[in-house]
Amino acid sequence: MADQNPGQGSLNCFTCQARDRTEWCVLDDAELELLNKGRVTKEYLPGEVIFHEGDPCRGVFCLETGMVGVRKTDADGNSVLLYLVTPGDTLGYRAMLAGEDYRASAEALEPTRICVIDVPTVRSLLEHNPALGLRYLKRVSMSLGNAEEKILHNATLSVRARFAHLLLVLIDKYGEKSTDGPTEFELPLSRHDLASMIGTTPESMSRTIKKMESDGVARFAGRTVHIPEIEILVQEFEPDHFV
Amino acid sequence: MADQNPGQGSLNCFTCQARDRTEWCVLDDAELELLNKGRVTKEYLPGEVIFHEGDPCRGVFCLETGMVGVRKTDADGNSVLLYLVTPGDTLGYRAMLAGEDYRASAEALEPTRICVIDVPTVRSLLEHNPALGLRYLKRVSMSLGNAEEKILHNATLSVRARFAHLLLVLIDKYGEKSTDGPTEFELPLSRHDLASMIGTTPESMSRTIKKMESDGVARFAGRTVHIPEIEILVQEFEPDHFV
DNA sequence: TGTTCAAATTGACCATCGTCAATTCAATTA
DNA sequence: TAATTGAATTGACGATGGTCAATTTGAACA
Repeated sequence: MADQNPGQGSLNCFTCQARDRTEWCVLDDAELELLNKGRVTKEYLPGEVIFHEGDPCRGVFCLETGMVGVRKTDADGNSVLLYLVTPGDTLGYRAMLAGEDYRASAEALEPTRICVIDVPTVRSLLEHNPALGLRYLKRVSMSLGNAEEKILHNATLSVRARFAHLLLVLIDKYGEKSTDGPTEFELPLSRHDLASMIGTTPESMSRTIKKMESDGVARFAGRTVHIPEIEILVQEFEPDHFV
Repeated sequence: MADQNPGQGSLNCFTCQARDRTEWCVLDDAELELLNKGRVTKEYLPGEVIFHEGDPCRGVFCLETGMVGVRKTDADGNSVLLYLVTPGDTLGYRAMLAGEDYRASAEALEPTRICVIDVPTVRSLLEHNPALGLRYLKRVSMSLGNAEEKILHNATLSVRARFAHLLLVLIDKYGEKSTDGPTEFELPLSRHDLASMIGTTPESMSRTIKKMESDGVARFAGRTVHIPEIEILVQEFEPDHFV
């Protein structure tokens, strides 16, 4: 499985590059010491599972490098890809904060380095530092807002509009920043993954992509996406874009 | 609009019947005093709007009596009914905790009495009592788990299966408790409301209800729902129930 | 009791999208 | 280079469910 003692990367929470982008930025030195003690670093290869739906919560995962996909699967094998987790993000906090077992699975999409902080440590930190709780409250609440928005979109928008919206979100997170003009980005996502991010099938995904290409909205070469003009995507997503 | 000084009901947070069921159950007397000072009671009639999507957050709402629906609407007028809020529930906390404007609207479905606690009071309590933060973390995290589940369901289940699932949830919350045998409950929800809870149209809702009645799964008289045998509903919801 | 109005239902139609099967493509390995 | 394998695409088909319009129901009220 995953390495327990990798050779490279930051050695502890004090020197961690990603720390300022995480919830831990509100901790003082004594608390960081505690965090550092409750920490184990692990590495995963693409396809390796970090935790499984139904597993008891093992702690909170801090992504240092790589990328992780969070999936939810039903009894029929249908699944949705809920989140892409990137460096500086925390993973698995929902189950821990809800006091539940995991209700989704996490899988490395790239070679990934993660610090695992055990449950008692996180709990202790939360019980003594209200600022940390507020940080997590903000994170979970924003995530809930996004999930609620997704529920509305899935209920009201077409596959194509949902995909346009997904592309906009991905550009915002992973593309070179610029409000207009051409953009490009690459993600370790199969067509199946893309499909399950907007709640559709790989077949419909293929057809939608083909149509968008012939309409000049986007070009897809393997896993690289090229958008000639962002503004056109925005129009696709906006309701009632009668051309 | 709403009354500012209603005559009946509990007069303060100390005597409030619902308090033990709310997040405030972790507060000590000094904190309750603070809570009580930051509080204003309001009453709403059915149809009255408590807050609007896009409004800046005014505080946290504590439901004492009645029922509130939380809706999210897009530019086309399509909407989803996300939550039914009942006594003991808190309302509007997501926006406040995320530090955002409201991303959904809240509307009274019944005559409703609500205490509004202003933002500075809630913030102050959260900053000084980590246990309160943990309570809210649990609530938001469970809500997020449910929202994620809904995303999966909407992507993979038929309208009928989603409706069966909705009925099971409603029975669990509002029906007389019993694992099997007949159950009955009534809710202040129009067909349109029911439809928007599972992301479909009133027309499809009507047809689904009709079909379920002719299949003997449930009977609908106005806003009263009668379920002869819960186990049948469970089978409807479970994947691959090939009869 | 009749009138009114919105909600609910019903019917007809068909577009979108899921399903299944066949084919092509691309990456990997022998 | 050929063989293998899974991913991706394409085609064909049909069901689910959305849309629009017409009708019915039912509650509130004069």
